[in-house]
Parts: sequence; C-alpha cells; structure tokens
Amino acid sequence: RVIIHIDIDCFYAQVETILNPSLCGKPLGIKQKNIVVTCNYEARALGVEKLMSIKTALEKCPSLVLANGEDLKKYRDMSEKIYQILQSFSPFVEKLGLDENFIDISHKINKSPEIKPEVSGHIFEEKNSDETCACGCTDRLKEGSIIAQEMRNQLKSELGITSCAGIACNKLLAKLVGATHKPNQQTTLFSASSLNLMKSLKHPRNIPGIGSAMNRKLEVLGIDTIEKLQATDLFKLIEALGVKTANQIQQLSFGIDDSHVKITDRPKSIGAEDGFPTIKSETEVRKKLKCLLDRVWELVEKDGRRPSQVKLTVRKLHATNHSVRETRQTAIDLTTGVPSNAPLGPLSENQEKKVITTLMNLFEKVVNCDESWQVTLLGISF
DNA sequence: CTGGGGTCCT
DNA sequence: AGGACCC
Repeated sequence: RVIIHIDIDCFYAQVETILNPSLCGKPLGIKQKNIVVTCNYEARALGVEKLMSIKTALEKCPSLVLANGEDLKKYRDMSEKIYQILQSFSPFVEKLGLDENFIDISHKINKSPEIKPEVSGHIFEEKNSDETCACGCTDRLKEGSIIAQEMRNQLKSELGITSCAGIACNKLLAKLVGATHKPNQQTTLFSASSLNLMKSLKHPRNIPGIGSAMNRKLEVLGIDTIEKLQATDLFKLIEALGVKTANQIQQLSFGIDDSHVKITDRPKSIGAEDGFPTIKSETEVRKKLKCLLDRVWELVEKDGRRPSQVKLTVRKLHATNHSVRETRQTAIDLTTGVPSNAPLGPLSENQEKKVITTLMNLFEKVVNCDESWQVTLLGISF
C-alpha cells in the first residue's frame, strides 16, 4: 500500500492567523480556559509549549498573544474544507482529530510507469536509501510523494494552509515519518528503513497506540525501549496485556501495521462540553445545560439526523481533591408532534423542555442530592 | 482549572 | 458505564 499522512502545522494557530492576518509573525497561543492548548512556531521559539498553563506561558513569553479557542466552530469549518480537498484525491480518507488525515492512494499508483518517478521532499535516511526493493514499493512510494506534494500544494493555494506529510506503506509508518521534518515539509519512508525509524523513537510511549496506561504496564515489565519491546517474549507480554493487545503492540514495535484507512463518514456522536470553576446548585446546572444544548443543537441540526440517545457528562470535585467524570445515558424521543421524516429544525420549546428534563433526571443519578457536591464540568452528547 | 472534542473496546 | 486511545 501507499499511505499518506497529512498533519496540519499548529492547526488552531494557523486558522486564527488566516482569520486575523495581523497576528502573522507574532508569538500566538490558543487558549482554552487556563491552558495554552497549542501555539505557533514563533511562540515555541520563545519557550511556549503545548498544554502549558497560561500563567507559565506568559512568564516565559510576556509578548505572547492569546486567542480564545474554546469554541471549535472555526476549526471544524477549516477541517471540513481540508477533508474535501483530500477527498478529491482519493475516496479513502480517514480523519484523526481536526487536523490529521490518512489517505490510502494505493489504487492511484501507476502499475508500470515508463518514467521512473523522483521523490518530492525528504527521504528518511537518505544516505542508505539507494537500494530499490524488489517488490516495486520504492517506485510506488516515490509516486506517493509526488501526490502528497500535490495535496499540500493545493491546501496551500486554496486554503492558505501549510502542512506536513509522511509517505509510507502503512498508517503507523506514514504518521511517524511525517513528523521527522516539521513544519511545512514532507518525508518518505522506503521500507528498508522501517526498523531504523522505529528504533529512532527510543521510547515505546512514542508509538501511536501505546498510551500512558499501557506504558505504565510496560515499565513494570522493565520495557522502556523499542528494542526491548521487540525482544520481549510474546508469552510474557500476553500475560500482562492479553493476547490481542500484546500481539498488536509487538507488531507495532517492528513497524508492522495492517490496519486499514477507515473512511470517515458522519460522526457517531455529537457533543459539547464546558468546564468552569465550580457549580453547586441545580438551578445553575439547568442554566449551563440550556446553554450547552443550544451549542450542541446547532451541530446536530447541521448534521440532520434525529438523535435517539442523549448522554450527560459530569465532572465532580471529589473529596480526594482530584476530579472524577461520570456519564449517564438514556434513550430520548424527539419525534412526538412531528412526522418522523420531517427535516430536523431548531429545537421547539417542547423539545427543549424534554431534553432538559431528561438531562436533569440523569444529573440526579450522578449527584447525591442529600450531600453537598461541586461540579466542574458538564457535557451533552447525542 | 490539564481543552474540548472524538473513536473503539471491555 | 467506564476506560483506553487519538488529536
């Protein structure tokens, strides 16, 4: 296969700069509540990092300009435009978050090219890449790099967006190799260098698919390098992680990933949430939920499907000083009084009342009404 | 007060 | 319903 991974450079910051060009060249951070969730390269050069607190960021970089990124609408809109452009190259596009996409272009690769393609962009380990693989993948990946370049050129010319691309024979390797030259560059991995790319990650946590929980389990086993993960006896790994996960992550450690590019169709859930210092009364909860419902219903309406389930998320300030999230979900019927095929419109007053009532019932399952409680986040999802 | 979203598996 | 993972 030939898989391209496209990753937009500091996505939120680019969107903000496109919407407000006067930000261009200034150190820019995108703020959500108390956090700088991402920032542009000017800010990074001055010491600002992703997920840093606003306080620390401003200490490091007093000239930092902040844009509020709590409402994701602008980013969703740009993400959709990016997706549409990529789809014009191949139907096999999988979105990961708002700013990453995998594209499978295997079917677009010329089976017997008369002209040997050249590579566009970087090659991972250029020095020892002169071998051509007997299976023909080297030339296919070269062609892939040309297509990736065309994708990135189009994102730049039509949207003004710069991006990075990785080109490789599977999703794992495409994503990893694309991150080796940033920003606004692309890198191709020829398969002979796969193991070297994996080893260059150093730590198992750097493999997508190995998160913090699995990383802790691996550390208990004394596995703290990619090479140890590769060399660990599979039965030992199965004991700790179960057969499926053990096999999967050991394969990943060798750069093997058979997962396919899963076409992203309409979302399975649509939600909105909001965090805040603290809420202690049901009146305040009801008010917050109404506000959230307005926000989420905008998205539901645009989607067009009538929700059949609603989920409430609550983050409580626990006695132990650290917060806990709980969810409650139930069926909801929003068809009464309207033909079930009628297009979804704005929430009627009856519907709003019904949803809020349902959510408050769910809320009472989460909080113990007798005891005092503090809620620091509410979320609604359909 | 470590965002505001999502997906899939158990 | 929760927990893992991703951004």
